[in-house]
Amino acid sequence: MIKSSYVFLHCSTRVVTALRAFAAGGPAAQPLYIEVKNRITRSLIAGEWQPGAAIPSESRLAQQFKVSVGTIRKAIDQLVAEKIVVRQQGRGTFVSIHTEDRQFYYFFHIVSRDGGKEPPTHELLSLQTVKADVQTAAQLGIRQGERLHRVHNVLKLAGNPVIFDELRVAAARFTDLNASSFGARDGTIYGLYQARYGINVVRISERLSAALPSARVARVLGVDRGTPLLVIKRVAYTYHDEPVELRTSWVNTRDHEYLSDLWKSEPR
Amino acid sequence: MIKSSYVFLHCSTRVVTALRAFAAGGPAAQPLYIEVKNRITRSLIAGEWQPGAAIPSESRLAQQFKVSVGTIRKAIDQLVAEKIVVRQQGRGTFVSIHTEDRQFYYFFHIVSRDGGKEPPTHELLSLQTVKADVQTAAQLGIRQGERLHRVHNVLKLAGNPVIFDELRVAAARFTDLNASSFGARDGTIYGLYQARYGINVVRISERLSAALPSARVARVLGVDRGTPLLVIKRVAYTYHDEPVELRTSWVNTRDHEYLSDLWKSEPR
DNA sequence: TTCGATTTGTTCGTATGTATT
DNA sequence: TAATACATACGAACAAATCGA
Repeated sequence: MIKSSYVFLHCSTRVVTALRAFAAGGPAAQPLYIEVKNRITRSLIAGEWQPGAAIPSESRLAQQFKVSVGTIRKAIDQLVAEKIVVRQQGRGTFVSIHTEDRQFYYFFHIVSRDGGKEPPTHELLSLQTVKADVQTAAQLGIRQGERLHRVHNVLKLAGNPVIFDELRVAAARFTDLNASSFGARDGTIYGLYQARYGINVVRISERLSAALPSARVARVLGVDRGTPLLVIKRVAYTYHDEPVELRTSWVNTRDHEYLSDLWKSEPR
Repeated sequence: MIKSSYVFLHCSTRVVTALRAFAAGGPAAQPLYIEVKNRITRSLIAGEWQPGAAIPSESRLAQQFKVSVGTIRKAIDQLVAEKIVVRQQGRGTFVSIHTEDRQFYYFFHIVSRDGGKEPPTHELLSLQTVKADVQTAAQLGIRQGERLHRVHNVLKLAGNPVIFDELRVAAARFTDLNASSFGARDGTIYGLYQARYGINVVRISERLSAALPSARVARVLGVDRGTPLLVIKRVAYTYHDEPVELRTSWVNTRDHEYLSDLWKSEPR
């Protein structure tokens, strides 16, 4: 049996809330750990820590921000829950990257009807630069008439074309996007955004419906025009809910389905 | 400026892990707060605290389980994340109920194309008792040939039929399920399960595809048989991932879409 | 309306366990 | 082995919301 005794002299000098409100000079009145979370997020946006790299340790951040480790912990807890960073015991806390399987499948929901998830292969069909119409501009938070890159893409599973994709991104954000950079990428498209343009997709919102294919989509997917397809309209967001990509996917659901698993706080 | 001084005599006698492993008499070796979470979940399953009722306060649970409040807090944090309970500052912690809007829309993903969520109205079409085929039995965790209730239902939004539903549940679990109890319910179907059968649906998994309607579905939804529909196959689970209901929905996506918002840890 | 008791929310700090390097 | 980093657990104090006397 191990026993130990300590004597503390604890001088509590806490007028924290008042001090914080004063320091902020504003009516903020939000919890300290939220402010800490926002400051960390701002550093992430500024590119202070690159994807895959470790952010400073909890104790170091506690010193920098002059708060307790517990408060840092609670701030990072939220970033972990939003999958913006990942923790590894004994190693550190790392900015999420899109090259890892888990991260990838978090954004890819098409699975084989018999359960298995297969690695897809991509094929670029076309890459154009067009002007944004009013609706697209509104969704991307840009002005009508600004330039867009529009990419058409086909995605094959087990060798067969299953998904026809149309991506639209603001050309201003993705300056030198071209067919070769697109084709030469190692991993996922979001991995490319992250590695080449410093844009981290951290959340997506999707709207699904059923529709018949256009002639082109039918041809690419090898189905006739009476075959019902699953249509997925996706908006991808970076930090602070800023939209960065619009994507419409047409999916042949003969052998595949869209999996929406709501939801499991993955147990350890 | 407020100042205060304290003197602690801290006698640390912690061989906690060893003690716990010994007390449990097993190879558990899992964190204390996970054990606490499981004990609370077991009480929930046992119906010890009814939906809508408060569970004991954190300090009381800490006394009962002989752990610190912080450990209770961490256990309840997880139950909150899984939406099994909800916390209210100054009031207590309550078992989730399915009559509340937020809880409802957590399981209902059909929205109008122009954004708004409308309250749906239900209409019961039929309620039969049939024998489970091998696949249905496997999915529900029962034996082939056991009795099922099969319910057909139409769901209207803004007065128009939009969704055709087929539900299947084990008759053994839902003994006296009949048309009148089904029609007389106040709120949602899961609210009925909860109030009348003590079964809490806490998670669902859905697989989506596109298909053409059968003659019956087309007739009920008022579309022709060439109209592509969104097909949703859902499994609803109660505590510990036990499946309790299978549901297939056929959705007319002319004016509505399926919203998959992945995902936002709702800010406060 | 005020006050006090109760309950969750936030913040601090310490000690120790466990994984990584 | 030692240092570092996250994980778990404990405990305390105060803030904020709620509710009944």
